[in-house]
Amino acid sequence: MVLDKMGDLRRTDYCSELTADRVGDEITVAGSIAKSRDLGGVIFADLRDTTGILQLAFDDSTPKEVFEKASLLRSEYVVIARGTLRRRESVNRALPTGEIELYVTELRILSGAETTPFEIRDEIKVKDDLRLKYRYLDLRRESMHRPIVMRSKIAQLIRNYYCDNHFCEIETPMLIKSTPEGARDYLVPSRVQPGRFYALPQSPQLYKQILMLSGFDRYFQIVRCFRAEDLRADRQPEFTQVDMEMSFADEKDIETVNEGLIKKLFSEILGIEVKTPFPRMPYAEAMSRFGSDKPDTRFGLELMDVSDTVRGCGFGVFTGALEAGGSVRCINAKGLADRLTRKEIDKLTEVVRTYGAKGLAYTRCTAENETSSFEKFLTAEEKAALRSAADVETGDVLLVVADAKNDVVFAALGALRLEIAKKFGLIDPDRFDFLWVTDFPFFEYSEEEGRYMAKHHPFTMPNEEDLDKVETDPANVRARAYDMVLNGCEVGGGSIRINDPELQQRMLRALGFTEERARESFGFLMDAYRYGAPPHGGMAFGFDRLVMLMLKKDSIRDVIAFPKVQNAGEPMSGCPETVEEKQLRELSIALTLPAEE
RNA sequence: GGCCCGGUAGUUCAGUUGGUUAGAACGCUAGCCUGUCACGCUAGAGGUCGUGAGUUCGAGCCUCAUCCGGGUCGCCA
Repeated sequence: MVLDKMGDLRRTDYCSELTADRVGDEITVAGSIAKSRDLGGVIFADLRDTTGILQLAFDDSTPKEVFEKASLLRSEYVVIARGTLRRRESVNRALPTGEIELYVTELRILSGAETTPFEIRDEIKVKDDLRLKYRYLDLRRESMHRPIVMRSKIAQLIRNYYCDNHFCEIETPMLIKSTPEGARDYLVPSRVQPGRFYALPQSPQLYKQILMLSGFDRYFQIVRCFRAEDLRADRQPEFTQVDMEMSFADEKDIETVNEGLIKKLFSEILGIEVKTPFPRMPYAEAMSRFGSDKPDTRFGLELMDVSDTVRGCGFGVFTGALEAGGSVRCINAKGLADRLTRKEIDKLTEVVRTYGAKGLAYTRCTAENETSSFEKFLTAEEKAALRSAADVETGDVLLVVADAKNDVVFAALGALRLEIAKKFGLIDPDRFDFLWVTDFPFFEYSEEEGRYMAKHHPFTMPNEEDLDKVETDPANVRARAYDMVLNGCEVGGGSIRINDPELQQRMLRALGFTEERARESFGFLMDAYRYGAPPHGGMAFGFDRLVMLMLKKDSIRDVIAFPKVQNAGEPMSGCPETVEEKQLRELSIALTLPAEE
């Protein structure tokens, strides 16, 4: 097939932007053939561009050479076509441009196309690995294409919003110093300084604080960040943050600015009016009511602490957990007894086991009978007390987890709550529930490290009222940190930063940093704070996650043009890949791989 | 690092207790067809059953290993 050149033809309009009031106009469109239908004497072809679809029409009054060319059209051929916009003889209600079509007088085939490995249609199911290998084809599909376009619109609104509010967009380095705390770093070897490494940023944290010390006052950046950890449906090794920081601000100021951003995004993108200010909930309350520091508040099934009710009862699992310093907590699945069968309960038991719970105790009260895995160990009074405490009535299922570790109880019941809500459709998919989770613990004990570590990061301002506990009772020191939670997902988080070098040193000491190690890691930051530091704080949004939630996608991959897969590779290009010996030598790197068989 | 799920025409799937020539739909190719839009009709091509080893007279099916993909726990200051 001989291909045409564009010649003097240039696009005048995008497909989906054309409407019936343009009928009669001379129009030129360009794109790919989504589908052609050759009926013999008349040919239709759906032309797809980045905005959508417009039907091209050819019939017996079409110039002969144009009609013949139209009969050659196959899926994914790239064309440019000029013609007259006209009304269709029969309307397609399913298509935004279903009332109109382009009656083509000039057609140029700019590229042919081999048969694609899968059809470029939304309805078709294709395995993920194939879609990812041919990502460029997958991205042609409307349902994959649109989120990427929307992502761009959202990014633009974010920039406008912050700029309108005196924020300055500043780029921070991608090649930075590796920091000891936190996630694993992606390392980049230096050629010029053999044996030394840069890290890719997990976030611009230190730089944005320094920018406050540089007098920029309000900073933001839409920035790529990297964490060399395992992937999840909502976690990629490289991801995008909306990062912001502001001076002369406390929690309220930062929350207000960012609530305003969310309000604007939801209004302009989704036409949804979000109520502000968002509710605030202390961490301790989120854990005790929802078993999670990012509670989904769109449904009930809240946790209840029945430790005191069952203390000293006849069931060893409960008393054992309590004696070991743990707790006994439960969820009452109200009215679900008929649907939550014994078999379903067994499945839920598997769910709580993955979070470390030993088992799931239950009492199921249907109208016909009552079954329980543990009530036989209780006296009549104990049983009555528990049922009363948990408000158990006919039709309910009481699910109880007991463990020596409160974290396990919370994690298990928090997950159980979500599982039940999903399984029984208790979540309204049209709701967007925002809240701030506040008063996080400053310290978190790491079993692995055998010491306390910063739950947020070491530069977070501790709560003033808790300062006297820093050395004596670190577990109860709260941080001036806050997370923005949407529908059970952490979409952003931040904190007020320490701007007093003495307090900073004290916190680093409490975190187990020696003077030397603190200096080595953060010396430049601590120095910077000695020359006058305004009070400041900020936060960062997970941009991919926010876009995913706004567009109701299940995976972060659906809003990233070229995502990584579970092994952190990228199937289309095939990275990561081995490199030549020469490259390694230049970097003074010797590999110590396990010998191959 | 652990656990769970999946891999059969180009695609999505079916494939009986292990048994003759591995099927269907869509897509593709060719022909016909003047208003389709999941166009229609007719015909045709298309398979190392992810890969390797094993058990067996015989493996798409059983066993082991391995690769690829998905979910998840750990991990993610």
